[in-house]
Amino acid sequence: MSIDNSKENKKWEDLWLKHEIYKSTDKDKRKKRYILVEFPYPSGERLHVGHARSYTCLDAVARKHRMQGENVLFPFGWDAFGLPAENYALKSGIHPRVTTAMNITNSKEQAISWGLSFDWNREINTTDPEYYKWTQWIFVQMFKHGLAYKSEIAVNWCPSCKINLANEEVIDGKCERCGTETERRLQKQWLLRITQYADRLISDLEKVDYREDIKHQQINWIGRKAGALIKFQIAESDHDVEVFTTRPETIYGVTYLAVAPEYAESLPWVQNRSKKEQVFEYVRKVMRMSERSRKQEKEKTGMETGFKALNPVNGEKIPVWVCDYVMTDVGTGAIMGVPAHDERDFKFAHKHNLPIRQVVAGGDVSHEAYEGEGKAMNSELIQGLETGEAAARILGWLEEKGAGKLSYSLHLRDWVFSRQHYWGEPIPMVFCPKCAGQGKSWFTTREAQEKIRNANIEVPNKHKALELTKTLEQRILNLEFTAGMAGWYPVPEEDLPVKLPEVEKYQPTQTGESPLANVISWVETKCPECGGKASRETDTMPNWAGSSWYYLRYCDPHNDKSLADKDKLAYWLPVDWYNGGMEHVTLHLLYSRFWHKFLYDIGAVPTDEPYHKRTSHGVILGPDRRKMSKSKGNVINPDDVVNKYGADTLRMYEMFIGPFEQMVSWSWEGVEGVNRYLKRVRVLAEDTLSSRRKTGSNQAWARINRLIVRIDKDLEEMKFNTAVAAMMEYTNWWMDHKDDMGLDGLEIYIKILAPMAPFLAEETYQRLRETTANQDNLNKNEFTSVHLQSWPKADASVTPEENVTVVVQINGKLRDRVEIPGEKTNDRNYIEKIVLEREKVKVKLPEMYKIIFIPGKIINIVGV
RNA sequence: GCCGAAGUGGUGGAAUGGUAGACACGCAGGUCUCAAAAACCUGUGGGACCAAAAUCCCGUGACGGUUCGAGUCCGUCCUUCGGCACCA
Repeated sequence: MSIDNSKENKKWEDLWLKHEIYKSTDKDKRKKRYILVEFPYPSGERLHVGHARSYTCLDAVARKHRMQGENVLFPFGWDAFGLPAENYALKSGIHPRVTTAMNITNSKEQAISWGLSFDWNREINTTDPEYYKWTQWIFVQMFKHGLAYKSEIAVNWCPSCKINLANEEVIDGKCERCGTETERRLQKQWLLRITQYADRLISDLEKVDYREDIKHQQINWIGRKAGALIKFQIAESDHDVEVFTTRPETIYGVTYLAVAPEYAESLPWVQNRSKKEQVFEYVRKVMRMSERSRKQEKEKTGMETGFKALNPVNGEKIPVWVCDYVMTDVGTGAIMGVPAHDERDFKFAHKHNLPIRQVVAGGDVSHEAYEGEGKAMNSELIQGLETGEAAARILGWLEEKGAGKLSYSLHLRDWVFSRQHYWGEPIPMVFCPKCAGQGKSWFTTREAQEKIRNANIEVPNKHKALELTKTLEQRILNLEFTAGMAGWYPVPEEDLPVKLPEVEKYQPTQTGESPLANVISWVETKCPECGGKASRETDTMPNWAGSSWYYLRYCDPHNDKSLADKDKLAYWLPVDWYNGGMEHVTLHLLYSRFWHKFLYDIGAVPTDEPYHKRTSHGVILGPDRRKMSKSKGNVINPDDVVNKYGADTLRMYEMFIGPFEQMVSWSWEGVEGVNRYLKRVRVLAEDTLSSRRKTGSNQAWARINRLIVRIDKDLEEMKFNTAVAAMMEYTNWWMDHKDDMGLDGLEIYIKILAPMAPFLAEETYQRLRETTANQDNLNKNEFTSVHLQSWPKADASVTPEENVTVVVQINGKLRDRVEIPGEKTNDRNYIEKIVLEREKVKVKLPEMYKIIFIPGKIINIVGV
């Protein structure tokens, strides 16, 4: 007997779509529920079993809530900008727009065939100009608050492709496209000041319901550490070098200073001396090395600059070095070398014969660095103090002298927002050389001045808005900042979106500029301020941009006045439950929380966190328990499952495959098992239908009512595997008690099956209506979907069990089981009496004993 | 190295501190069949005893601890997986 034939499924799909049964309405008296799954990148590979896991499980939850009378928002869309389409265009010449549209058509067809209950009226696509208009708008707002800035930073340069790579395109130190080792290169890039939000991104985690390890990963990524910034003056000069350290109490152990090579070049004091050529040669050598080999270098190299720095605590002269193991983007790009108490410094000092001076008691510093705590030694001002006390004391002293202060270092860097690719949102900025020459920029315009004067007074979170304006004001007063921004203006908001132009070549230019730079007619524009000749920014946004706010657009996808209507946002936000891959819980989650907080600060969204609950489904491995990959030939195509067994089997197997958040491996035997179950349900349902028995036995009623509660709870707690198991368990009982089952029980069973196996449930429900139609005079022509029915309410009058087994332990060991009537569950005297009469108990009964009685659980007789 | 998660039958896995192994797979035997497949029925953690029923002992990575009672809580260790990492 074949089940789930696709024609049958298609019939229901069409009816469901036609009647828009999954449509959610904005503003409603019903309770709202916003359930979100990460939207996919529409690749040529189509949706895989991993997508299916997330979508089908959350779909079951969404369906259940809908049946429970809630107004459910369960939307879907496409994160369609990205490299694969561009790489394909490079090879084939076919415009990414075309391939993307094709892939979306295919993937949408898949999603529909899996019976996913998305509201297609709200479908969005990040490459749609009507969508990216608002992505650009958000960027402009960030720029106008000083949160987007252009700066020269080290980028990953692939010498073979001759392009810049984003960090995520560098795999293991190598170019993702060609495998060449990448180099570091300085280039001007747009950055977003996410570090300004670091503290809130950590502290607000307390307000949300993410799994602990997800929170930990976010906190670790931000990596906020307390320490000190200390200034070391360069002898016989006005310059100083600032270092960051987490151990200021080791300052008496400093025997050299080390600065990063990238940093060394820009230090004014290096440029004035004779040793500079030698130093620069070394710097160039290190810079030429690939990032990977520099980090892998076991031996730490360095070059003495010939300068001396003065230790602020005792005026001691210490040498200044340039070292390859000091990174520009960590701390200040300069360190104080304390060989006795830092492993890396120890190795370096050992190699270059620098003194090793112990200043914390403990360990044996003649062999290795001692990184633990202890009493300070050889340290005049803090002699004998324990580490914590010593650090506080020395910090206080340094602060008093103006030579140091308490500070924090972050692992998180500002977000490099420029990409030199075609298939992304154009960064909506214009550069005017004339204004630049006069030191003008948007920050010198009247608009900027007014922004500061009338700081958004009408927004609900006034405090944050004022804070934001205040930082902006400080930035505008900062000459270095305004000089850096000279000539830059955002595209006026009424001119958004800045649409992507057509290009002939998708290849970046030889200089590492985006392919857009070749489209002269597009690049050339007018300065929004002076009207003179100006040029557009040719960099595009990274992949993360469109996905950082898409959940907002779902609330109001067709709005052309704002990114989404405030009332609608106020109704739907926050997202109640957001599920997606583990690979996105650091960057994507952090980026979108950052954008959301910014939008909150400027009054564009009503909540300070976007997602209330975030979960992540585990990866599905191949049947060989290895990661699925084409080259290993172990990729499972979900459409094969649908074609062979039907969508319900795919759905229920994806739920049954294992604990939702755990990594699991695919098993075709498991698929067969689920399919067998569904077939059995169909046969049993047919049997019950033809019996026309209106009501089933008491026991059947009691069991089905217990099942309602269990399924409800399991779906809510993401225990999809045990939900399926519970359905199977009931079916096993049903098989042995066919005559107990009535139409009343059947109706409940298919209603609670509906979220998991919507096709079989619909089909059986319609059969049930046909069967009962004559009796109840139902209108047969009207389509009444099972998915619009209300979730059955468990009958409270049902007794838990007719008979309850009481487990009898003696001294904690299982000795007997006693059956008692359900209503006696709590009757201690009754149970004790019966238990003490039992032969097995009498034999082992201790002379003196006490009884521990836990109703409904156990009775334990303990010797005393 | 740092942070995090997890270790249960032949396999995937169940189990608010209260009958360990639900449910499923696999396997074995059986019914049906000329035969096979499908479907259905029975059994299935290890061991002792046994014709059988019954009964008993052991058992959730290792060792301790808390408790009347521990897969579950606490401590130490081992292993595996995930994230970060020349992070100052």
